Amino acid sequence: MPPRKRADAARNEQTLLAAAAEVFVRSGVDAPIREIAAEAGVGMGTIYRHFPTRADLVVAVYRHQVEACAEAGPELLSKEDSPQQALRQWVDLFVDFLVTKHGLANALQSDSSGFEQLHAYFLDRLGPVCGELLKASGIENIQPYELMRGIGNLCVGRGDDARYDPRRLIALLLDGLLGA
Amino acid sequence: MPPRKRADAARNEQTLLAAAAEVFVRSGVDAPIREIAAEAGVGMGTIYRHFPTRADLVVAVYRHQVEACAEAGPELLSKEDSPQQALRQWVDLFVDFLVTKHGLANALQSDSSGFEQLHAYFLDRLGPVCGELLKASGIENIQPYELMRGIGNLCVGRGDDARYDPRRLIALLLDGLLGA
DNA sequence: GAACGATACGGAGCACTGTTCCGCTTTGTC
DNA sequence: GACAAAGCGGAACAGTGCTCCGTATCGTTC
Repeated sequence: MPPRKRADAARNEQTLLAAAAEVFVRSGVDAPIREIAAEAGVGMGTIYRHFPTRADLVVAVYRHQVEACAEAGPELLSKEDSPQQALRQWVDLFVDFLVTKHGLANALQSDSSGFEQLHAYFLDRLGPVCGELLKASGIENIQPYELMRGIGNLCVGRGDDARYDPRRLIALLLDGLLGA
Repeated sequence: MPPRKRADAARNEQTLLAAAAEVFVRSGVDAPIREIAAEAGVGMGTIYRHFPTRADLVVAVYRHQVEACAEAGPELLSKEDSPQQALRQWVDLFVDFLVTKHGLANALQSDSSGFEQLHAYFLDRLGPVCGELLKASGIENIQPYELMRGIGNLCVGRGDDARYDPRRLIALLLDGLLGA
């Protein structure tokens, strides 16, 4: 059995997941390792010890994000002023997360079965959460899967095109759904 | 109108297209520019003058390959001992070509309309050629499009997996078609 | 709380790649 | 043959992935 992790190692792992997620959103999943290391305030060696390949890191961030996104749903519902506002904020998190998700396909070119497994996990975990937010917001004319997939599709393509801002379109979609 | 090209420039362009095609098959479309330059026996500057971006080069090779593949059909039919042998050799060329084709999608991320245009050209040009080879080989239970697409699908995914050899499967497919 | 492996960290250093730039060579023309 | 224009080659620079090992920190034992 593996020996227990040292406290600083465990801490760094969490720091790295958060930093990598942030950098992925800002610079894409192909961001230089150096940038992630700098964001996390650690050396490059530390990243390579925790995540030997880029795919390892992307997968770990992916799982971490799915989990965070899932937990954020109920939390936002209880914290925000209205369910509608909670939904909007949740969708914003979800879009951040999609950056990682899309990068995953490239990072995992050699192992597509692993990708499908993660994708199934993603749907199982987030579908119900999204469903709760929709129900609380009084939206009944769309299924969670359809909304998530629609948002996902709006986000495909390169992010460096100033003429196309997925978030703007998604906001409009929500306006439509919420009858704003 | 543009002035006529110098003879050496025109020669180099052809040399580069052939060299790049070869290197793409051997090392993938992400092969270092240096490797292509070495294969062609020219300097790197020459490549950049002819093809400012990697996408330019890949597109040019693509068109060149489609043309070569199309011309090879009738030629193989008249040269090889049997139509069946011509078909097998043609399919082999076709598979080489698919490496470039798959790389194209990545190289052209920003310009998907250009991709579809090229794809249409590809189908128009090669479909009939493939049809001729099939007819000459006495195969009537499959359409050119279906065969080409099947071969294409067998080739998706990274080439660096020793456990999966598309050419082996394609050979088996042809065995089945030809009743060997 | 001191001492001491074991564990983890940081970042310099190396290898490799894309891209530019400019002195030199080849070509076409007169 | 002479001369400009066009083209060529590859050194040089900048950015990146990845390794390696001296140093720092942690957890344990007394």
